[in-house]
Amino acid sequence: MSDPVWNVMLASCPSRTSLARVANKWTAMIVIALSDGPARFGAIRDRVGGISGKVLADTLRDLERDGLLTRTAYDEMPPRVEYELTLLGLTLREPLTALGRWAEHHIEEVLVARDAYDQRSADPVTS
Amino acid sequence: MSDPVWNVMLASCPSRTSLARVANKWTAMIVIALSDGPARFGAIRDRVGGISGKVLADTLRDLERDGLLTRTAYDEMPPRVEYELTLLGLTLREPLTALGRWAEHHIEEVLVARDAYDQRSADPVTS
DNA sequence: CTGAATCCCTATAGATACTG
DNA sequence: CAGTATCTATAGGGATTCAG
Repeated sequence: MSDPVWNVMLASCPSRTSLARVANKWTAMIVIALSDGPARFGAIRDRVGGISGKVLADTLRDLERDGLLTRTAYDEMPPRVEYELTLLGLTLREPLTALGRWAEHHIEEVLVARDAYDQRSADPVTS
Repeated sequence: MSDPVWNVMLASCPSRTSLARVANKWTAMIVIALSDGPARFGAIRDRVGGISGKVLADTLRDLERDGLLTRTAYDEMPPRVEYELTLLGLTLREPLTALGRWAEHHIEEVLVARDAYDQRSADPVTS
């Protein structure tokens, strides 16, 4: 049966859980934003850009829960909280930055294809 | 300025669009499911598993729109529709299967971390 | 019988505004 | 500054319907 990719990759239900965690827009951006080392809440928000405080807080908590990063709160004033990738989280750097590079390199092709598709759909003559 | 990863990766807004398309649970699973070659609607649904017909149809249309796959409807009875990755879609295979492999290999660690976290949160004594 | 569009409904992502 | 409360929009699921 030649052991097709999708069979070993998609069949086992438990691994779907972690794929869902990892194949996620914000997860990818946050891991990339932490690739250079620990950063605090506000810095991550600035680097990622366009993410709301709630969504960032929620996502960081989930990532901490799944052991991808650690949260360290310093008892200072003003408060300071630092997030850092764990060893497990570091293993995600490569695949996710690869995905990020793909997005950079192919964004143009995607947009061209999208325009062409929308053109076709809008134009009633060219069926 | 040492050109940190997150700066070139996250700053440019347009590439965020394509990252969002690609860093997505269903996109990843569908691309993986099509990695071995073209497949029809029902086959994809079976391989992916746990996806509703509506969501699969919606996602396939979006992926076609963005030039990642082609849709070919054969005028037969019963109807047959085949989906196949484009050249652009094929370039996604490597990064996404890499992510899939990550999910397989590290699912255990994720689940252990998650259990430990939930234990801590549930237990009122161990603060 | 297959592919998929449509309606309806719930769950959750996400934005805005506020608090310690 | 970091995080929560509250509200809204959208993604996603299920059943039904329809066309080829």
